[in-house]
Amino acid sequence: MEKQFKVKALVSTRWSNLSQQNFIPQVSIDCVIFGYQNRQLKVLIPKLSYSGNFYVLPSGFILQDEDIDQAAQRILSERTSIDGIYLEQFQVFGKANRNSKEFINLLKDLNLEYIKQMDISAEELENNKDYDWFTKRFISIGYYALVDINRVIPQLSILDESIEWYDIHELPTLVMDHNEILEKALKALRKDIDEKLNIFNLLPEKFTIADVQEIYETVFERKYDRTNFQKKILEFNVLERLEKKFTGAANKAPYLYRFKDRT
Amino acid sequence: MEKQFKVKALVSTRWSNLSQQNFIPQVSIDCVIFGYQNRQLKVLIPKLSYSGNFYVLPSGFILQDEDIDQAAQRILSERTSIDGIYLEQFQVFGKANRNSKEFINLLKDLNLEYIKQMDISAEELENNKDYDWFTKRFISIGYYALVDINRVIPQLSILDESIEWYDIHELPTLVMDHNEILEKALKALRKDIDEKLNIFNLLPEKFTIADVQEIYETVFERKYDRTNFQKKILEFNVLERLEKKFTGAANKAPYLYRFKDRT
DNA sequence: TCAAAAGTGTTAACGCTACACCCATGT
DNA sequence: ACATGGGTGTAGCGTTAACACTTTTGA
Repeated sequence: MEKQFKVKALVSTRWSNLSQQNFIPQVSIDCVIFGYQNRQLKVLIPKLSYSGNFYVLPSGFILQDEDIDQAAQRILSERTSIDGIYLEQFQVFGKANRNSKEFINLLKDLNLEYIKQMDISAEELENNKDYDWFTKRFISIGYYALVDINRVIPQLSILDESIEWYDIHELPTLVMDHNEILEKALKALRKDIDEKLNIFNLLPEKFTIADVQEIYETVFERKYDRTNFQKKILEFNVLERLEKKFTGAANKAPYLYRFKDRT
Repeated sequence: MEKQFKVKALVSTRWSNLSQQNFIPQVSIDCVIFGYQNRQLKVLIPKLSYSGNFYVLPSGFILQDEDIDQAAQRILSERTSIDGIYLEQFQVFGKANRNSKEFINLLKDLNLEYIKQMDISAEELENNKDYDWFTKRFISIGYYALVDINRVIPQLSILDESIEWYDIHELPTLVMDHNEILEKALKALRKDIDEKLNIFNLLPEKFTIADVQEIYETVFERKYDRTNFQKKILEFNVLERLEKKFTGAANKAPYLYRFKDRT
């Protein structure tokens, strides 16, 4: 019942809007949304509400009057329900065989029984302008985002059955080349960290040096010497020391820090 | 006379093909082609054969059945007459106001007298499908290329009056955001060098360490200690020592090296 | 007073820089 | 023999890594 509604949504609501809405054709934006929790680097991944276990990266298209960075922000806001997200464009994926036709047809085949029950025939579906629009070869701009996982309230799109955080070591198989895109995003993140000092975007506003070290160790999958790490981070001169953080534990309270706005 | 022909070419030959040819709409590729000569880092820049001193980056579009890397290769081959060029995709430029309408209209205004002499009226021009195609907002994928300047035979496109190497410190003003793209390409190059070890692509097959040092000093605009530089480069372990290079000069002959194919 | 974790200081190891030295080449 | 530029070795310096020591906190 629920599923039937969603298939209909895929066919009529969404697809029949695509070619009418003022999107740039054949270009999409794919987002790798990183969050951090409990010594795990996580990625936010929706699962489509169709038979076949289709996992995808949160994606979208670019409006004609929209900067690509704005488009990425919009797509991210829709999925996370927060604004002003930190993001980096990291690569364009443009293989000639990069189209969703295969994936869409597989999805269609696996969901034929639902489609049959609807007022749209398989032929109608295939002749649909939006089917054509959507199954063309696509160039995809990859963005990665860093968010404070506690501020995110994951939002289902009309096509989703679920949207969840996955540890980067326990990722499901994603459609098309989305696993490769994710891998490239992770490499780009690792490369950027010390230069862009962007890792703090994974943390809440106030944090301890130990929190930062935890993230570094998770992202780079290695240990750091506590005392040297402290010095390294503070020597970046981008943190502002605040009050102490009293946890109730029987040990010295660490200082809290905040990322300095270097304007 | 010559110029008149070229304006016609712009309007009829080129534009009237664009919407027919099977290109991906609203996406272009802009190439920053770096060469090295005489202690100068140079970029290959065409000048359009119209009144108004329009300098551009070598650009092109992507065929429907073509990888974006292939498209960049094709565009580069057309301009340099060599194949298998080293290139790196470095950034996508996608501001919403990124269209060539302003530039095309300026070009048109400055060349009205020629247009009048042709069998195409200004209205016809403006109603041309390809005018519409070409003046839409474009997303541009930036590539930089590294070539052995001695192997390049610069090729004029049908729109060009000239195509020449410019020292990066004596660049003309380019149309649209092409100066910004070039600047970003240079930054990407500097960042990539030690990781990708790609600088050797600016040299002929065989070269001395002194040649490499010259390029480093030019690109990074600083001096390096000769003996330490030698060690640093050799410790990359990517060079193969060949025969000595006898120049006829009254000094010890340096070794020639070749970039190892690390397969 | 003790355990646990934070913060600071000190020494050792390493890599990079500066430069002395020797080598090859042609006049 | 000598001037010129190439190639190698080494001592000094600064940076990073390892770890000892002190401080704070609550039980």
